[in-house]
Amino acid sequence: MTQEAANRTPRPRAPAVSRRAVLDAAARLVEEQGVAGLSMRKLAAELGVAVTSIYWHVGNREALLDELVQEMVHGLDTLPAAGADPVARVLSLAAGLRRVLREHPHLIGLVNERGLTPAMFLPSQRALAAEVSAAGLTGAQAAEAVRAVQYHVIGFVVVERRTDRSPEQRPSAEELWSAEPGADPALARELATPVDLDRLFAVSTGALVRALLGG
Amino acid sequence: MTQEAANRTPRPRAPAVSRRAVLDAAARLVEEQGVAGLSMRKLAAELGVAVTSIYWHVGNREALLDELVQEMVHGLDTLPAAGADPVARVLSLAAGLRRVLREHPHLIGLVNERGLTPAMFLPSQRALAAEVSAAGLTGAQAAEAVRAVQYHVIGFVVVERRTDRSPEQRPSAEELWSAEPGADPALARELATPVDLDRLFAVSTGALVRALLGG
DNA sequence: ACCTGAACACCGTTCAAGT
DNA sequence: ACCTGAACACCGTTCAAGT
Repeated sequence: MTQEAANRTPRPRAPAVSRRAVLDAAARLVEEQGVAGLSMRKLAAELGVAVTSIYWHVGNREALLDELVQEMVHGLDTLPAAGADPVARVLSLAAGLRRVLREHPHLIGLVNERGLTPAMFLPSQRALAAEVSAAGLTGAQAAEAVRAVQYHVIGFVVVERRTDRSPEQRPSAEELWSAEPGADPALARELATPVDLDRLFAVSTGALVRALLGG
Repeated sequence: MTQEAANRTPRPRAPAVSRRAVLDAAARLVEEQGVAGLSMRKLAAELGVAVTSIYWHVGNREALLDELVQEMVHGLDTLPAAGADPVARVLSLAAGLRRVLREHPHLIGLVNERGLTPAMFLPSQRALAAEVSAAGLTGAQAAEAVRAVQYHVIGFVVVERRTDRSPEQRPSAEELWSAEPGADPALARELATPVDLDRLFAVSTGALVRALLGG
């Protein structure tokens, strides 16, 4: 082919994608397939564009994930507290926090890895602080109560996320306990039963909050 | 080169590595660089062997990680409980559990992902069950107390693992709170201070256990 | 301003072939 | 029984070159 012929057939060029479009497509990929399912090449294919275009818009994969996480954190609204007394109101905050966390199963791990947990939970921390103050706690004791509730709720959700996702547990706690000699048989029977996570959350959080607030 | 010449220079062959050697090298790699740092090719290079030999010994990467996790779970000894009353003994169990978990920062996440948490914590669950029974709880209530303590401790460690690892938090809870108007200034000042994780663990676990066991 | 392909240095995995 | 290289289908990223 001569130089002129090459010049007359210009390289085909896809329409420009926006940074927004890249972020949205990436968010959808993560939602559907988890973080490991997000590859720059898949993303480019999805958008009908060369891989390298993605780099122009978002820098690189790490920066992309950073941005996704950042947006999720900003999207979290302050949770409303409901109930007559501080204990009830803190418990409703805790339940709301758990609900929100469960709605973003893939991103919460990322938030944690990126050290954005404090920013993510500032709104709920503020609300918790108000209730703890209303309950009469002050200073260091109040701060510990606020943090204790936060760590408890976040930790619970992270752990329960696995409990209900991994389909096949080998061996299950149930099997392990039914083969257990000695010990209180009634307790062993209970521990050989699948966990009721909603109930466990309510019981443990209730106990913790009442103890901390002296309800 | 003729056929005969090719036959006279045999392909060099590294001495056989054992499955054990593969597992040990893998464990060291994970320890040093985290799970993402474990690649089949690095592992082979480390052992002075072709990549494909690794596959003969351990199947594939997933199976390798499974095996590592399995071994760590089996390596966990039953924790000793110390203290005069059930509350003190449960708290010493909780502290021991936390200590062990912190010693295996890379593997604990894997254990969780693989749904091995129940197997991993059966020994501590047994010990907790004994103490909870000694405190006078039975049946469903006792089972809930056992599980509440376990979820609390595991969750706390998972969350704190990030808190102290991520070097640069942007923005930090401290910055966020010092820019906060209104609210109890003493409480705000406290929340603007870095967390004392040992103290927070002691306070929250203490409150939870006392509430559950009625100490 | 934004898209392009070529290229580099990585991956995990399978396979047929060696010894 | 166990090691080998070739090959495949993936990665993330950089670069110079287009329009």
